[in-house]
Amino acid sequence: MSRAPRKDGIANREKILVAALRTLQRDVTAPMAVVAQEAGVGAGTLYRHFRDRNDLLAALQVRSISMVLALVEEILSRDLSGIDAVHEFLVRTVRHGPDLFLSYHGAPKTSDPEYLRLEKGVWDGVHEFVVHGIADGTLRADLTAHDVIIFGSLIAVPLPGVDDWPAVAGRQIDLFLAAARAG
Amino acid sequence: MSRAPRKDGIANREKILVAALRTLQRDVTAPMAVVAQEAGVGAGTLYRHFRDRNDLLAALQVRSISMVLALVEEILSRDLSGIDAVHEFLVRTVRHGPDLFLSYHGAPKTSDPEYLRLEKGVWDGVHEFVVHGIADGTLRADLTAHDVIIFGSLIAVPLPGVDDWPAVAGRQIDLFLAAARAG
DNA sequence: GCTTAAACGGACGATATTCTCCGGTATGGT
DNA sequence: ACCATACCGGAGAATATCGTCCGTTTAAGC
Repeated sequence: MSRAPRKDGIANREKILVAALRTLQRDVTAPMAVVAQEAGVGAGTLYRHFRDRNDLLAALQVRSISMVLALVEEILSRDLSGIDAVHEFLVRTVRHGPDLFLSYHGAPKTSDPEYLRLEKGVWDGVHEFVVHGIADGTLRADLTAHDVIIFGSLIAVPLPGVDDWPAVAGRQIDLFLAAARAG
Repeated sequence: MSRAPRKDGIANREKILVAALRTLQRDVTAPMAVVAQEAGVGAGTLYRHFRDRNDLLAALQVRSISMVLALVEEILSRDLSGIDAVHEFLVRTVRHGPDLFLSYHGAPKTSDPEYLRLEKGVWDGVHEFVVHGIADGTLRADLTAHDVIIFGSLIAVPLPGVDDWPAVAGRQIDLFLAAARAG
C-alpha cells in the first residue's frame, strides 16, 4: 500500500502555485529561483513538484481554466435569463483576473490534454448561455458563444499600466452588453 | 563637421528592427543572438545600434506608437463623421497589428519620454473623434476617448491561438460600434 | 517512540544569454 | 585614388539560469 501524502508536501505545492502566479503574472520571464524564493522553498522542492518550467506554466493554466469552468457551471446551475448569464460570466471572469494565468500573459498556450478538456467545457457552457438567451429573447439572434468567449478573454487580463481595471473592464462589459441585447 | 551617415549603417538598423519585430512578436524571450541572425547581422552590429535588450524593446514600442499616431492624424485630416472616424481607427489599428509591438506582447511598457509624448498624441486625436462624433449626433453622448482607446488596445494584438484575427476582431468592432452608436 | 519512506534545501555542474573587444572592411569626403 | 572614420562580424569573457544530486529533516504507520 502507498502511504498517505505528507501534508508539508501538499502545503508546499500550494505555496509554490500561489507564488508562481503572483510572480509570473508580473513578469513571465522571472527565473525559477525567484519563484522558489517567493514561495519560501528551496529550488529542489520547486523542481520536485514541477518537472521543469513548462510544467509549472502548464499547471497554472490548468488551474486557471478550471476556475473559469467552475464559475460557468455555477452560473448554469442558477436559472438566469440569457443576458444575465452572460453578464455574470463576464463580470466574474474579470473579478477572477488576479487569480488567472492564461496564455495572454505571454506564456505559450499549453497543449496539456486536461487543459483542452476543461477549455471545451467552458466553451460548451457559454454556448448554452447564448442559445438559451436567444430563445428567451434577451440576446440578439446572431450572437455566438465565440463572440462572448473572445470578448471575455480580452478583458480577463488587465491591460498593463491601467489603474482600476475592474472599473474599466466593467465599462467595456456594459458596452458589450448594450450591443448583445436583443432589439 | 560630422559626416553623412553610412548607408550600410542605416540599412542594418532597419533590418534589425524588422527582424526584431517578427522574432519578438512570436516570442518576447527570444535571445538577442536570434534577432541578430534573423536580421543577418553580427551580434556586435546589433549592440552598436541598440545599447542593450531594453533599448531594442523601447525602440520597437516607439516605432509602433508612432505608426498609430500617423494613422490617427491621417483620419483626422479627412472629414469623417464621428462614428466613421472611430470605425476607421479601430479597423486600421487591427490591420496594423502585424507591425505593432506594444507592451501587451509581454515586454514591460517603456518609459521613454518620446513614447509617452506620442501616446498622448494618440489620446488627443481620439478625443477629437469622439467629441466631434457626439456633436454631430453619430455617437452616444456618454462615450469617451478612454472607452475607444481601451477597446482599441484590446483588439490591437491578436489573442494567441486564434485563427484569422482580422475577421474575429472585425466582429468585435461591429459589436462595439453597435453599442457606441447614438440612439 | 521507532522505523522508514517521503520531502526538504541549497550547493553545484551544465548550459544559455548577454554584451564587449578588436582586427578587418566598406563608405564618404576631397 | 586615397585617407580617415564609421561600421562590420564573430570569438569569447562575464554573467545568469536551469535542473540535479545528496546529506539532512520531517511526517506517516505501527
